Amino acid sequence: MDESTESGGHAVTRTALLEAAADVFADVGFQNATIREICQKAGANVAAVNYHFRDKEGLYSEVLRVQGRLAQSRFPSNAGLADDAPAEQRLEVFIRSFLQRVLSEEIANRHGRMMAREMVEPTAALDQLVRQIIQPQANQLHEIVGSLLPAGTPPETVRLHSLSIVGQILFYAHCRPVLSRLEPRSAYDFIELDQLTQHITRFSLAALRDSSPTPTRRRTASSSRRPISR
Amino acid sequence: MDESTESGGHAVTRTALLEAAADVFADVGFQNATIREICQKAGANVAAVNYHFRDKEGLYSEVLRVQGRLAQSRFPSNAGLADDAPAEQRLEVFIRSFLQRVLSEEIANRHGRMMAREMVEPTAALDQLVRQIIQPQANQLHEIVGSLLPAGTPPETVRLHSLSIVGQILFYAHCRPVLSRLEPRSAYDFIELDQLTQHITRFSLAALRDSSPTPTRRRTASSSRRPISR
Amino acid sequence: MDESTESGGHAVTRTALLEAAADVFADVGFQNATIREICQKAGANVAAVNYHFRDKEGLYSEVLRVQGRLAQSRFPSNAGLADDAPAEQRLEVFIRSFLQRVLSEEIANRHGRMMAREMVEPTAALDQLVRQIIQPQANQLHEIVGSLLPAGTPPETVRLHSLSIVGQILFYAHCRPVLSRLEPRSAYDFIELDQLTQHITRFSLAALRDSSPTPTRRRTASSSRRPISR
Amino acid sequence: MDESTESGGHAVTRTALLEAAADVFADVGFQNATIREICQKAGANVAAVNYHFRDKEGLYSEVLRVQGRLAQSRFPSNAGLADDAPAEQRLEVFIRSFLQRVLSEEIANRHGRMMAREMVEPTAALDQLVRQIIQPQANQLHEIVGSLLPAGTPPETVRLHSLSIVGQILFYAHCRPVLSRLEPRSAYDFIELDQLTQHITRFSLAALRDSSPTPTRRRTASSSRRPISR
DNA sequence: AATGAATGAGCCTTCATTCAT
DNA sequence: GATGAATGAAGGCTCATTCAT
Repeated sequence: MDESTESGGHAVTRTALLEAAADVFADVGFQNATIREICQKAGANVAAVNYHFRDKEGLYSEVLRVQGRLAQSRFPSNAGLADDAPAEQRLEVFIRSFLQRVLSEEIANRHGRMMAREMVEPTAALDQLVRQIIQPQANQLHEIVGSLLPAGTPPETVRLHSLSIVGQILFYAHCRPVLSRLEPRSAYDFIELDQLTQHITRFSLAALRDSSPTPTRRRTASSSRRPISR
Repeated sequence: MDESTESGGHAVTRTALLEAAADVFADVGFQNATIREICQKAGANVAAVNYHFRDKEGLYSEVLRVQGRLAQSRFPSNAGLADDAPAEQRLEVFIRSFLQRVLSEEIANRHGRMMAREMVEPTAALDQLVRQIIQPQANQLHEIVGSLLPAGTPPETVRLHSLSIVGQILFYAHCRPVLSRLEPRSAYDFIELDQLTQHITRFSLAALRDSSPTPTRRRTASSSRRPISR
Repeated sequence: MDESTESGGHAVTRTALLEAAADVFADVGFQNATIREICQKAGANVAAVNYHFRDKEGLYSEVLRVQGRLAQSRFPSNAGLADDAPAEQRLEVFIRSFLQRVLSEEIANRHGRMMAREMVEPTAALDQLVRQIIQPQANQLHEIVGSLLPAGTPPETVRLHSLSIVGQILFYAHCRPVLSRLEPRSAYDFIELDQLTQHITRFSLAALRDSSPTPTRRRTASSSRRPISR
Repeated sequence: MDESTESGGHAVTRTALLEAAADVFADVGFQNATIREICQKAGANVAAVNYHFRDKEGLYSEVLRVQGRLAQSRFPSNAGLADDAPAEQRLEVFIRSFLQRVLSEEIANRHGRMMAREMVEPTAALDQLVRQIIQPQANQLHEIVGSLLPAGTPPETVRLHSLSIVGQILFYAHCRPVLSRLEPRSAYDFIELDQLTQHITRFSLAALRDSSPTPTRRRTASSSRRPISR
């Protein structure tokens, strides 16, 4: 909260490290990134990371924090939206900004790429990330979905629907390597953000409209019960 | 006796290595896995991997192949289904078996975890994987979805719908670490396979029924065009 | 003396190993050769070398022995020469056959290449080699040179002259890599055996004719005394 | 202080590594040398080589460079020689200094032993070596020999004579192990530098004086044409 | 405040060899 | 008589980290 504000000491090296590290971490992930490459890109000494951030992990979590704030301010989930906008519209905006955060190849999107990795190969930083970034977004989506479902829909059903929406979006973030290999010359390669937003929004709205709540099955002996946690 | 397929010779070490490697690779991924740990778990010498599989990578790709066949034979995508079963039913069976392959915590599911990793951090093995495992399933789903959409629906639209379905499923495979951290005491932790199957099937069928094809938007200045490929 | 004569047992593997090993040792030397490559070339098992020859070194020394006999019978140092041929002619024949043994790229010359290596990087086999192959040739040359020098020339002088001749010859065996890099497009690349024989013979004969014996210097304080042995 | 040329920083480890490596490389060659032994002799960590020289090969090539300069400055090929000294004298000095570089058992002679190895089992460093060390000396010798032969002698003949001289010298560098095994108690073991210089000089001068150029033979069917290049 | 130098653990791989059959 | 399987030692290299300045 106070060391990222370039407090006055010429922490130019520190800033360069954060910048370079964001690039490298986003490109190859935490494990595959090497301190040497980061320092070289930052024009700093090998020992700089340990000096400024104590650890490779310390650097990583700081990068995540900084990039998180950056991304949030860049693709707000309710961009240009009146507070009383209809839920359908709020859903579309939510989906679009989510896709942007997740798909954008721009330099500013390193956060999206890092989060995708965190989800598959969590580090110690994931806890904090869930609390500060993911949870609020989940709540926001729950609220939207809840208001699109019939009043009285049980919260568990609201959640399932929300996850179905999120799943459609994150798919494009996580499975790019597969998509580019499936019929590589086809339309998969170039999908417009707008088209994708339209599709997922329509698909989801149609599903929500037609929703008869998935019954919470009474657990019977035959219905296998599966933990999702690790 | 089942997975030692072609060798015939009683290469007990070879089998033990495949078993141990499947565990380790599924747990920590290709990069983070060490040959030493695998060999130790298999009760074999470090050089055994080189002897039987030439390489760490050779071992990995063989594990992927074996586990792939295992998973496929264990949760076939058309289990107990008449050839002329209605598309709705075929979709449900597809979804359920996919979820099983992906979510099962049983010993047999190491394949699901390895594939999830491949999608995020591809190795050289992904190409083969796409060709042998993923492509056929994609075709199967396309066929089902195609027959649920109005005749004449453009293939690109069929694909988008298919991906929306796959996305919902894979979400639970890729994002478990996040799910277990979001309200860890809630229902997220334990979701029944049956309930999940029901939900995704209903959600998707509703969306498909109500489908008006997503228009391929004319590109305007404002509609940013984003490549999804790497 | 008895195991190399294919004694009757179908030691076909043994022979194949000797053949393959000769190739490999001549190409890359003892250290760089790997048992695996040799066995593969011979179509034999990895354990075959240890079984038949006890050791990598055992194989090597046997190869050297066999190839030695082969080379000797192929390029005899007194080919087609009357016993009473003049010394000049005997020298020319000696030089020519030596060059042949040493320079020939033919398959039969693996011995020459192996000996060149032995001289620079001796193994335990060198002792035997010196005794059986080199010493006799040295004696032969000494005899020739002795009869070309004035009677009464001290043996040490005879030896020095002999070594000067041998040095000229072996130079082309040991320094090929350098020669091919010095003006690689020049005449160095293709030197005829005949031309080389002529040159070295004439050069040496001229030197011998004009020989005033190198005086064995009385050792003074200033003349540094240098051991040549290792 | 002398060989740490360009760094300036007091890289004591770096120097120690170069020193130890020179010893080990000269003793056992590039392939057989182990980084571990070198580092142990230098009192350094295994990773030191990687840090200072990037590679085993990087270390080797640097050692070669440093030792080359050392040898050259220690035994210059024209020591105490007037520019207009007669060719005979220049030849003697050339031969003596060459022998010194090659035979000296002193600590400074590791270069000679390394070069002998390079010639037989070249590494990537040989190209550079030829360009920087060998080529200039070859030119120098050509010049001397050329002025000792009749005007108009074809360059190819000059080269052959030069090689005959070099061969006599290098023989003592390459074949020490053999020499020490041939009549080990005889004079071979201890040959004085002066005596050797005298012998080779006289031998060669006599040959040069009497030179009738080796005719470039017309190729006949019987004269086998052999490439010397690899 | 920052760095060049140095460290030690650990990685994958290769090799000659031996064992059980 | 011969082999496929397995071994253990060692090798080069990379990495995050620490030390002395």
